[in-house]
Amino acid sequence: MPEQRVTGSSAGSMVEQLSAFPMFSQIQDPSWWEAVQAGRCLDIAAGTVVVRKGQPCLDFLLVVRGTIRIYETAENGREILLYRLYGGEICVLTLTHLMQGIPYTACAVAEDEVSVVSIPQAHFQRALAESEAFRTAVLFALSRRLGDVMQLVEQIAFQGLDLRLACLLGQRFGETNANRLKITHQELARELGTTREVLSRLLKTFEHRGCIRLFRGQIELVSPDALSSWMRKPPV
Amino acid sequence: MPEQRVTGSSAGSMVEQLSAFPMFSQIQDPSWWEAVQAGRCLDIAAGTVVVRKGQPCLDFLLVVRGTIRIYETAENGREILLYRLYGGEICVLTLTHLMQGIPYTACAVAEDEVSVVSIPQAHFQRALAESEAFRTAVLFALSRRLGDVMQLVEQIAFQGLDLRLACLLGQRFGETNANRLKITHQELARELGTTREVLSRLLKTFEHRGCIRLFRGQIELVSPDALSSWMRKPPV
DNA sequence: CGCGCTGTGTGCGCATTGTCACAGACGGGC
DNA sequence: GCCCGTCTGTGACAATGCGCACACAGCGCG
Repeated sequence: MPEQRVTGSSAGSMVEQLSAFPMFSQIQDPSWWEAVQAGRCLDIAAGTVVVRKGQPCLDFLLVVRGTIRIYETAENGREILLYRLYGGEICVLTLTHLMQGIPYTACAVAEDEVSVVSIPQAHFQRALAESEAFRTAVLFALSRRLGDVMQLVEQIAFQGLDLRLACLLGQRFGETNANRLKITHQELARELGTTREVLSRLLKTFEHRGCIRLFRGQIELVSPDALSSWMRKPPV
Repeated sequence: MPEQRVTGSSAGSMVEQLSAFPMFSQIQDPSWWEAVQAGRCLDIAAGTVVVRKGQPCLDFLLVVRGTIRIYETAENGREILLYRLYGGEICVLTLTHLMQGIPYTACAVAEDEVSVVSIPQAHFQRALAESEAFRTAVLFALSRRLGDVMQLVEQIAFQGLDLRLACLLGQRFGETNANRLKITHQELARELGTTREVLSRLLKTFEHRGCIRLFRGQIELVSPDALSSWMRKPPV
């Protein structure tokens, strides 16, 4: 794993940071916090590949800050986003590796400046055995991911790209709470598993319909209604 | 849940049957077997809908015998298989429901005559807390499913139907270890998330290439090599 | 045998998506 | 201002997959 470095911040301060997340603040059991203390804290630069296809990281990862994209890749360079990992979340991909022994073929890259805690397998196992709360958290995370990815299957299999794009835009605008979204067509294409050209065309039709306005590297929301009405009734 | 009935077989005999599966034979802890004993044994007729969209079953399900299809549905009636549940496996879909409280929108139907054990939530929780082996089994199952479904996403997103069909056929022929497969085009279509016509056409081209021979309700494997070579190099 | 049900084959039109090939257009640095 | 790399727009075309319509074939059954 290139470009990683052990951060100056101590494991102790990690405990504080983690306590801020609702998921972990529930966990009082000492074996869990010991596991965290035993973990290495890593700062990862934006764009760094955290997990590369077929080369699993053997430790249990925990995101403290920033977001990580988990995605699949095709030979021709196309990609599709599986899900995102936000601060305070657990890398269940690691789990899949740990459990099955099979290095599963997905990739993970840091989307921005990311801090993670890397917990050795032994400590993870112990925390899992001794902390009911941690166990619940892991099961929770895992089952949520499964639900996410199942939903993704449904969308890819049955919904047109236009619908999926409309939903994605709606979601993103909702998150940022702004009417300007700083993103390139290429990035959107990578997220939806398609190509830039196709996406540009779709966006253009959205613009013609008055849903959005396009700028270089940015998309402006003009009419949320027009966008969401697209989702109900794909126009001619 | 219609058409279910409590089977004549006692919970005691279930324990014996479950012990036959490697996954459960590992589990010695009493709380787990108590949970099983507390569960109801149900026999389910082939074709019965076990979990309907949006109507989650609240107990924890365990398949003893038979197979269950877990799939997504679209409005227009198309379906796509997410995965199958075989004897000795755990219904992680139930888990997703139990954990999130969200009734996740997937369906499950019995493919053949199926026996399940339905374990009340409380007993499940207790077994989870007290039995390390059971915990491991659950995590194992969950992470395996996640891997499966992720792989499915990749296939749907990036591979043509012909490839996916070829793989499916290869897999099925491998499983049954026979050169005759008793399945209709419609069923294959349901599995791959497409329509019968499209599938019939694809199968026909496979037949013309000498990979298979088609009969009413059956497919005969002619040349495994021709089929598998399709996967490497899709011909003109 | 004739009837009816289910499963198949197939022709055609159409919508969607992917691919290739460019031409500009914008913006940051110098 | 100019240059260059990135981002975007677009046209033409191929390939894939879908939907509809309908003919017909196999099979069980009375």
